[in-house]
Amino acid sequence: MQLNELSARSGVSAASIKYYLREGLLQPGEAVTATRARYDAGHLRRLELIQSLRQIVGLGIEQIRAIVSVADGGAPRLEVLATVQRVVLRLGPHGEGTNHGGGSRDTHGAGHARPGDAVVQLRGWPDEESDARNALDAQLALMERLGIPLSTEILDAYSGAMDTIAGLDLQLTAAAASLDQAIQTAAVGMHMHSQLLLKLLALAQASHAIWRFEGRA
Amino acid sequence: MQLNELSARSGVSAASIKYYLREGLLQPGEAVTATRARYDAGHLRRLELIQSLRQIVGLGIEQIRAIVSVADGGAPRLEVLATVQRVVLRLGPHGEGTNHGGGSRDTHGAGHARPGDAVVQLRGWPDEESDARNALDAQLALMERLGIPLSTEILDAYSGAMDTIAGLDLQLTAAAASLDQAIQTAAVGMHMHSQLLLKLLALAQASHAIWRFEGRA
DNA sequence: AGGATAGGATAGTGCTCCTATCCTAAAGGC
DNA sequence: GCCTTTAGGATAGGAGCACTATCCTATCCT
Repeated sequence: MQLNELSARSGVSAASIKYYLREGLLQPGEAVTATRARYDAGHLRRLELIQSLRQIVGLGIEQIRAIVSVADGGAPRLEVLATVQRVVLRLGPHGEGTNHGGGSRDTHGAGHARPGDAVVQLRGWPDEESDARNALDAQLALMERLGIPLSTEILDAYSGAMDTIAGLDLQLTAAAASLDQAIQTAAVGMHMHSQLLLKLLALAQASHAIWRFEGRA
Repeated sequence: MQLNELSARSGVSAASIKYYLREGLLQPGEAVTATRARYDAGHLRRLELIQSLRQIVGLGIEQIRAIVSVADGGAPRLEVLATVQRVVLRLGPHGEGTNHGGGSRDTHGAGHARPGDAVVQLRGWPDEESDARNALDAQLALMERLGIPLSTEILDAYSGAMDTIAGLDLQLTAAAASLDQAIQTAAVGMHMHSQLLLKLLALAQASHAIWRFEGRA
């Protein structure tokens, strides 16, 4: 199929496809001749991925490029998914914890206490240095600084649910037919769970408010 | 204090303060004379609120206005917080479920099954029509459509945690000195929990991946 | 031969959140 | 009384982002 057909089938305008090509989100098609290029199902898949990351997850072009460039670079699936995590994690509007220098608050090399230690031990997760671990520590520190209370009970419930989901996610992403699909599954899944929590919280708050102000049924 | 001092103390540029005044996010100061206006601690508080909603929660000017206009309209605290929920809930990039017409998929007036029924009954939450409830139903339906698996176990863990947190939140917002502070507490809190979950999920996924690919310690 | 096509370059659009400039009328300090 | 400062209104400019539109040339297919 060539550009026009790719556009028609994907629902993405030809102009946008050209834009994505320019930005390196989409691999150039196979150049049949100098002015004819052929695109395949992989390109269709990639466009669907881009659409999902843009419209559902809300990533910017640069962030999408950060992900797909790793994928297109032939990196192993695990590494690509780690990149997805890294990008989606710093999705706090405008990029809260860039952390791209090195030394954060302390070197934490000497096995000192970190905010996330309790959770990690509770779940028996490997106590390794990782972006996710750093992000968690930063988040817990931030919440404490903002005076948002967090009981062990809550962290237990959260991490328990996440532990369960992570296992399922691993199966899903492992079962994904293509790398692009695995990326999409991972990114969309993370976002959806986060959104689900938001909605449950809202309903819980509404329920408590009703109980409190309308006579605690 | 007058505009310049308000700017210095809040760290918001005078130009931005004027902008917020124009946009109706900030109440005009008390006009001492025709060219002198006095601002008080309330204005400082409001600016802090605006900053939080912009930079942490990532709301747009229009969304912030939707919240503060209700607050400034003298609505009761409960109603203001409901507005906060409404705004933060449809924060799915670009506003997934606008729902601002009326009839969604079915009228669900006849007590038909809705996706969120199980959770509501599990928690004993009041089974009332509400924005939060609609948002939850929509989210569950969306996740099912996307093929994201959700076990009862997970919903149990999520909703249990949310139930606990909602109780705490209610205390926090009830204890807030000002309405603006209550708004800030609620909005920032919702966002922070959602972000925390994201980070825990990432760590859980990383842990499972390590187990799976590096010899399941 | 001639209309269609790929892909490159370039500029424009629409949106949002400011930021800067200018203006007028009026204070307040000296 | 004069001169700087100020409020607040109007208006324009600017930066970032994700496109979108136009034009171009070298092809290709028929």
